[in-house]
Amino acid sequence: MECNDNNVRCHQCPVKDITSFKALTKEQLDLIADSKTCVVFKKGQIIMHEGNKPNGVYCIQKGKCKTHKLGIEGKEQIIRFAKTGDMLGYRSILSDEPLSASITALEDTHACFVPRQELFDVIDLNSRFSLELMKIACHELGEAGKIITNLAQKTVRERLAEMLLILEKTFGITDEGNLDVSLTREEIANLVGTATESTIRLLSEFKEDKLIILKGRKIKLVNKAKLAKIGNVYD
Amino acid sequence: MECNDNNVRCHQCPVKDITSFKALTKEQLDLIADSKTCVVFKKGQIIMHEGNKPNGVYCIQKGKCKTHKLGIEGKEQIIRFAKTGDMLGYRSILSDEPLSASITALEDTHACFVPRQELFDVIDLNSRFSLELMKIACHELGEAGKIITNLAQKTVRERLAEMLLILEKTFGITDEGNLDVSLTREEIANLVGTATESTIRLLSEFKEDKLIILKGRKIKLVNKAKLAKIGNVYD
DNA sequence: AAGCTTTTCTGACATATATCATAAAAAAAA
DNA sequence: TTTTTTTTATGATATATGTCAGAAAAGCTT
Repeated sequence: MECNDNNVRCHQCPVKDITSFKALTKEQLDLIADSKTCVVFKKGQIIMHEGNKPNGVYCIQKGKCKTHKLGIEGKEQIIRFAKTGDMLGYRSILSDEPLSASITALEDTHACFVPRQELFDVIDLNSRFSLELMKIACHELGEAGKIITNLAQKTVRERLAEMLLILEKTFGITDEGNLDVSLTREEIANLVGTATESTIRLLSEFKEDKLIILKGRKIKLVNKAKLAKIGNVYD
Repeated sequence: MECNDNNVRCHQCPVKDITSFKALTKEQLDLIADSKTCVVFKKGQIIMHEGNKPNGVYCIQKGKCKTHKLGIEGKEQIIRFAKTGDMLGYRSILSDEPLSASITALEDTHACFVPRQELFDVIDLNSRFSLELMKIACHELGEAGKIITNLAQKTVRERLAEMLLILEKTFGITDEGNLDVSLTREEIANLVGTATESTIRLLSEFKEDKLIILKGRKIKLVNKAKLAKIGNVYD
């Protein structure tokens, strides 16, 4: 799964500017560039495995991933998504803990592997880079608090409506106006925290009520105002 | 609410060694010591207010706090707790976002206020300190993932059983063997993500089944193995 | 101690959602 | 293509938990 992006130096990487690496100097970027390797993960491939200790992080060049945890009786819980410009595995590396969740490619994904040591080297050299990492972790922590509150207080119906809006915000839409991410009903259920059957039923309801258009796994949001109302979304 | 701990220098502070500040040199600690002010919050007092932008962090000298978010129709969701040695408000400061949650003292709480600027100054001076902060944020992020999975997949009964065990782990027990934290049934409900009445009923059930002993707000866990089994806790 | 407020408790009832079962459709593999 | 597997869909049913209402108890205040 090696890939030919390997000879692209980090300082000329188009993705760099939307990552924490933008805080690095040319010199520091070269440290990363010298140690990184670029890889491609096929759709469905597990990139990192819950419980393992990764020896570096991945920086996504292009692609979409899901971060998911094993729950009761092996049921998958999707915690968050990652896409172009996101870093994978940093939580585990920076907390020096095993991976708290697995990461799986939702589509073919190109990523650069940056070894642990070089990551710590640039943290040591550049406090602005450190701050960027903290910013990401702390932002995610705030997002997690929102998710916790929603799971604790909203109904499945509310959460599903909200999640559709979040998916559009996160991944955007295709030329045809569909959510630019392909998820099975089961994955949506594992994201919303409900049974697959409930997700199917509620999506059908939303379709009946003309809030969304369903074509297999393609979902188009046609009445976002109503979805926001159903989902108690104010922002 | 000023307090006379103000003349204690950080380098001789007994709490320092269990905080990120342990990574600082004597010189760097003096920067903090020169700018810090020590305050006391009475039980029930709001220390930080959701939506505000704090101009520094608090380091808890002694006390217990809850971090809570406003949810649907003003219902409180308790996200996590903080106790001696924990830092308050760092998430907001480091992500440069408004407070995603309020923080309220569960008992009289002594804390040192460290201004934003001096915090960033030592981050800039000491990468080990930065790493300690990242470690905390990333650890919390992992914990949040567990909570999300539990909320999404466990029943209220399971979550309550698990929460009792978590409370004992977090706060320890008093001389009489009770949980060393006093929470109303409503607060427990807002923590578990359920209705107050359900919490009351389930606690009574656990009492009937001789898993816990209840005396007002005093809770003693007497059959932790069974609680762990009910709560699907494996660790 | 008396009075007031908040919290805890209990019952009755409604319902959203999980679970189980089975069929149809779609996707993947051969 | 055909076959096999996976996913989607729908019905029937059970139940955990939310909601509403009112009483008892506990905690605070004066």
